[in-house]
Amino acid sequence: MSIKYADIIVDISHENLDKTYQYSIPEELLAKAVIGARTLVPFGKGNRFIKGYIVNISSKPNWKVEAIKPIHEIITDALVIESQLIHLAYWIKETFGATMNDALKTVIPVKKSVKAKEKKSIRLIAATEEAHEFLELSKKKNNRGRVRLLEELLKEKELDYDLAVNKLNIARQTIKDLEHIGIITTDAKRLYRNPVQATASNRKDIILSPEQKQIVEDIINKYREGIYTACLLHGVTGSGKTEVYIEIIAEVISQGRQVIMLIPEIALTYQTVMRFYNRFGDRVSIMNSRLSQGERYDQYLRAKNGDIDIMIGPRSALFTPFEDLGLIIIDEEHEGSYKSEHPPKYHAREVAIERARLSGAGVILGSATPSLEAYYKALQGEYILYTLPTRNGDGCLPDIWVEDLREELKKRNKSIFSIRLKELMLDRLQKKEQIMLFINRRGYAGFVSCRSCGYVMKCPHCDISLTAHNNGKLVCHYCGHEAAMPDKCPSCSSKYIASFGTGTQKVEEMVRKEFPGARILRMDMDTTKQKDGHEKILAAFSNQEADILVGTQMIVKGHDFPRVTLVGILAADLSLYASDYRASERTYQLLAQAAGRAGRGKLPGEVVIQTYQPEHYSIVAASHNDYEGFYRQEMNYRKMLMYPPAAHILAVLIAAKDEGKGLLASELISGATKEWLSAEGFEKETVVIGPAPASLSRANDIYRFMLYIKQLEYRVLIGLKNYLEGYINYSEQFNGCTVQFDFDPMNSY
DNA sequence: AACCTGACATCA
DNA sequence: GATGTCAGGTTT
Repeated sequence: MSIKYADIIVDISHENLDKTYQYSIPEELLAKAVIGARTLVPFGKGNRFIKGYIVNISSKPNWKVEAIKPIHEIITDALVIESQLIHLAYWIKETFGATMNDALKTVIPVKKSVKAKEKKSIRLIAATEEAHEFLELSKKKNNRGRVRLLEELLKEKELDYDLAVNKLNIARQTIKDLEHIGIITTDAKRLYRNPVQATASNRKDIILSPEQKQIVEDIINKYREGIYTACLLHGVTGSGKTEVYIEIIAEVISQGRQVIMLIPEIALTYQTVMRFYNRFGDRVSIMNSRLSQGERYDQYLRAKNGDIDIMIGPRSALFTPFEDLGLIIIDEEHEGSYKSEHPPKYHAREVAIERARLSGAGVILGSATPSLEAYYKALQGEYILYTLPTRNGDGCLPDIWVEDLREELKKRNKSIFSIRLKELMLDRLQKKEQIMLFINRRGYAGFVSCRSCGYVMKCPHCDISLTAHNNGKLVCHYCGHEAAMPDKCPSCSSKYIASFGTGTQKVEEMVRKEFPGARILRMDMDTTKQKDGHEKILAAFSNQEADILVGTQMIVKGHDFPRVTLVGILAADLSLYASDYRASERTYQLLAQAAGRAGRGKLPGEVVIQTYQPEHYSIVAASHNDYEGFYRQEMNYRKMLMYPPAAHILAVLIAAKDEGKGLLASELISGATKEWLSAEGFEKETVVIGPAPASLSRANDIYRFMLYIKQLEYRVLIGLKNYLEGYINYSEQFNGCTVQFDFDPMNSY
């Protein structure tokens, strides 16, 4: 039997040590040596024993064999949080396809140098006389470091450690020596940067509606019985999901356990945070991408030390090291940002469920427009489904009008506003109520449609719209099919066929022209670039400094403006022809969320949806607020075409600097895939698409190729990925190529 | 972080 | 030579 080796990450906070070290596993420890296990290993020249965690196990050494030391001991007392997180990293690696290194980096933050985050100070403990004596002695011995330190300490009682080391040039050794002799003492105080600015708490007692109350009680009862099945809370916009979360969080915290609450980065606004802060005080902390690495590490330690109970943040907050995690909430569960775009390409929903399983915690997913995946699982009984069908309090759901833009063209209305929208806008401006205009930027990518009949150029093989490339050709991003740009519409022969796209800027311009005197705010990538640009615009609109807010999808996310009584969606179909299978789902979600902005206060709201395709099921369903109806139709489509959640997709991205090499590699992988599938007997139930150039076929001079494999069983795709990984590692042909795996991708490549 | 090393400095 | 200071490097 060959010797096994373990990669161990050492448990010392220092940047230089932020890597793994290989140790051999003595035979008697083999059974206990699992990934995530805590170990005691000899470290450094003095072979002092330090703690570490096993991160990977292999049978070949990556280091001079004679220099590899054996693991001294495996500690199997209470499970510590690091073990659990490393375990989780391994699970992510296995489930979503990534390297262990990438998985670890997302799970454990970079250890930042201690200087920045710790305030260490030096104090004199010897009596002044004694200190003077020692000072004279040191002067005689010419111990200049000691002299400098003592002189300074006799002037100032307390001295900053960093100041002493960096400015006074005193060696750490000197300080330690004096401490050893008993002249001085050092003590360290952690300085945490708290990103939440405390303000006076004005706690309002929440009054739950009977529906909310029943859901809260049911979830809490199950929780108390130790049933931790994930719940899906499907509540229409404005139904008060947050109140439900808060009540359940209170219960979990009262049991002494901690809570992670995920929200989409874009929804992490001041108001949201304050709702939790007002209720739970400074036991709440937030995480976001604007925090510096040091600040983020502080958050990590605060959670680990038990200084906080609730962590609110995006995807990455999932890895908060709470010792006794009791609940994970994912708000706006359908949001695309919960799927990581970089390796490991994990989905927060799945990771949350796994982490909750590891620590015996509950999971609540909340959305007004659940993802197909979540709803599917809820119907299958994997999640418990709760529904809040009505708005809380005074609000009622808005009236929705669907306006057919083809008819507008027939009526010679060439403006971007339909007649109805224009009338309603004039009405609201007169009543001094507010308007939100929403233009879906996502579809901007340049698909081609006919202005007169709404026909869209599609790929004959894939049921996906073709994308106009700069070279004038139309390309299918799934199979690589190419077509020429037509000069007249293939359906109605109209010459008004062109690549389509209206940006927010153009909309703003049109509004100014058609409604002179209206005060307009625009919110998109350009206007929110600067720090807090987001907050400023929203605050201005909230203070009624403007009548009309024009924006992209970022304005539809969870904001509450009671004075908004009209929402206009200028081109609902723009997102329908984005070239991936989630286009309809995204359209439904955007329409429902945008419509949800209207009539949230006491005033009733109206919504105008403008479209070239009023008969499309996602638009029809959104206009009737009929999620179930949408779900049924969309699910049929997914079943028919083997898309998630009916089946699963493994996307393989092959990137290479050299085009030929990339092409060869993608063909080799495709060949290996087919071989494996037939050898394992999955050939018939599997669909392989590609290889084809990715839609972004060249990025930064790197050529990209795609391969898609569709299969009913997720585990078959995992098996395939594991096989391909081995194949790629083994063959020299892949030098200079990087291969990435993405399971059930959320964005197209 | 804790240790080791090596280059210097200062004594008697 | 003995002893001390201090900066820099290494840890599997």
